[in-house]
Amino acid sequence: MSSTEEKYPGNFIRNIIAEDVSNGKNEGQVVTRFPPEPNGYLHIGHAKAICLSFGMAEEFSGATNLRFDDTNPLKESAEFKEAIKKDIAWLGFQWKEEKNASDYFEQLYQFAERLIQENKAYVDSLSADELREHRGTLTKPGKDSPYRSRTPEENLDLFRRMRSGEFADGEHILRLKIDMASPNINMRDPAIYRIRHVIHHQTGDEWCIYPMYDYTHCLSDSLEGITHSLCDLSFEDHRPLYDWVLDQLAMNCRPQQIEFSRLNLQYTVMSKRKLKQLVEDNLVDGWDDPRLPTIAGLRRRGYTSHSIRDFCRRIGVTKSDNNVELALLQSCIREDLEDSAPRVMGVLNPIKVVIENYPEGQEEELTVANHPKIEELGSRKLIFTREAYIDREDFREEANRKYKRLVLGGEVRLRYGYVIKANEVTKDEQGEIVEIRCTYDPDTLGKNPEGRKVRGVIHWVSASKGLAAEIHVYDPLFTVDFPDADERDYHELMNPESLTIHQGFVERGLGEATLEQRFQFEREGYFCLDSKHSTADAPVFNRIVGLRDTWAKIEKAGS
RNA sequence: UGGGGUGUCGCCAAGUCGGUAAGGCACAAGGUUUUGAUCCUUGCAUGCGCAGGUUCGAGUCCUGCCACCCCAGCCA
Repeated sequence: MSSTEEKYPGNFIRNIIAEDVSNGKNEGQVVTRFPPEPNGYLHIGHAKAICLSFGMAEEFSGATNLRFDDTNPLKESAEFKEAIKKDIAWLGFQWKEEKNASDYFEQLYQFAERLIQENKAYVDSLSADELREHRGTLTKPGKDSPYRSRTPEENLDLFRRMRSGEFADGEHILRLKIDMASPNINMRDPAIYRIRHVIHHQTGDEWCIYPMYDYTHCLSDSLEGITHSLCDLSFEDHRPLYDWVLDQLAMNCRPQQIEFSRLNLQYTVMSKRKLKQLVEDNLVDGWDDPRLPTIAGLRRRGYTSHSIRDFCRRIGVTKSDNNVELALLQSCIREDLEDSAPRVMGVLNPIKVVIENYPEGQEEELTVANHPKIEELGSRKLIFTREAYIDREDFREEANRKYKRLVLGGEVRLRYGYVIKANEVTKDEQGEIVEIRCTYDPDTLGKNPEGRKVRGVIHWVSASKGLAAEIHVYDPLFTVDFPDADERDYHELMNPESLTIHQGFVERGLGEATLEQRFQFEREGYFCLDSKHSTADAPVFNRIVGLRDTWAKIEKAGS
């Protein structure tokens, strides 16, 4: 095991697979699959599953198929398929084959006829309500449908007529004949085909009966030669059914279904239903809203695929319920960007500083490093001028010793530039400071002043040489750590301040920024252009994540 | 009152044959620093849901409890 792998926890699935491989099971082959339903966008929970399934195959020199679980045409679309493919590719994974469950519709149908002929499936004509009544409850066994005793001949005739479109939606279903008294509800003669006279995005109007998940998934896995079928814990109860179907059909490829717990991340929702609701109710800016935990949202926010993969490996894979803190995800992106993002300066809440003893019209070119430690990141030129913007947070008319930024009568260094001293402020009618009038010490460029210590360094942008930019700062979409678990309506839980828009200024050089680039705005955080709203003459930056902020903690503790 | 799961530090999570509790995040305290960032150092479970038992020795085995999660779609 390499040193990079030691950083991550092992997991029980890898152990199982490793043992299978060493035992020569499946001739030592590992074939996995990722089976999304094309009814929405992928989110970070899916990323966990993707990293696992693709990761295991990669680790054991196997392969992973991408298979769209498109058995419910009512909810699915080809647009979602494309979005899903883009996200997986962006995460950095390559699937061996792209499949659709619908590719197997004909084979699935033939298998169903066989089950009927062998008296292992029957056409039921109960209504949905009656079906529910017959199913029993968690504690009470179900009872047989009166149609359960139909002969194979009768069933075959009915099933063929279902296929040919003779019946309306809901008139009949095909059920497996297992055991209505089973303590496992999934085994109480589950429905495997229903009638739906709808157009399917892949098969068009070829079918009006559609197979259901439990029946489709295991057979698709088997047909593709999947060795390890990894899914979330909610399918654990379905495993007996998965195995039952493959047993009855005597399939020679017998994939092993292994379940793991899905990811829960603080301050966000992970259910596709809720994400879809947020998008459709226009409560967010599309599926790729930077506040969403969707892959597209994280991408637009500026998260790197590397950081997401790192996160997925750090959280591990187990069967226990988990509540992962947002801090872990943030730590992953900070770690990735710390060494790769060039440093620049940007002011989010501008307030003007005028250096009165700096000659009007004078400009000085400063050559500054793009990274404090990594020389390969090069350098750039900044222009120092008489007027600059600093952040309102970096100035106080008065403050205690702990505050080491600009205070009236005190000194601070403008990062990479001179030490300035604040002499007076001018305010508007509302008492709001509009300008800070300063003087500078000409002998402090690149060196400390004689005989006194300047404790603070703040960032700035030249007023005349900077670039106006809109800067979007994000906070969690929800105010509670686990909105999914909250009984209140999600509208009540939404954070009204999840997006703050700043009209700020950035270094002129950022005018050439590309969508792929990420920067550290010094002392603020990591930023990138917003792929949706940024334009050449009106740049919009997204804050990916703030820097660790010890000062905020000190302040909070002091108040 | 049915079935299936899970319970190791605030969060995530390692923990082969029982041998005397990894690591990451977070947090705290120092040091370096023209980013209150980074980096470095140090600290952070006599304890593994609880109670018994077996054993020289148990997070790991046995018994009994308790808590939490999932399942009653012609969704996946």
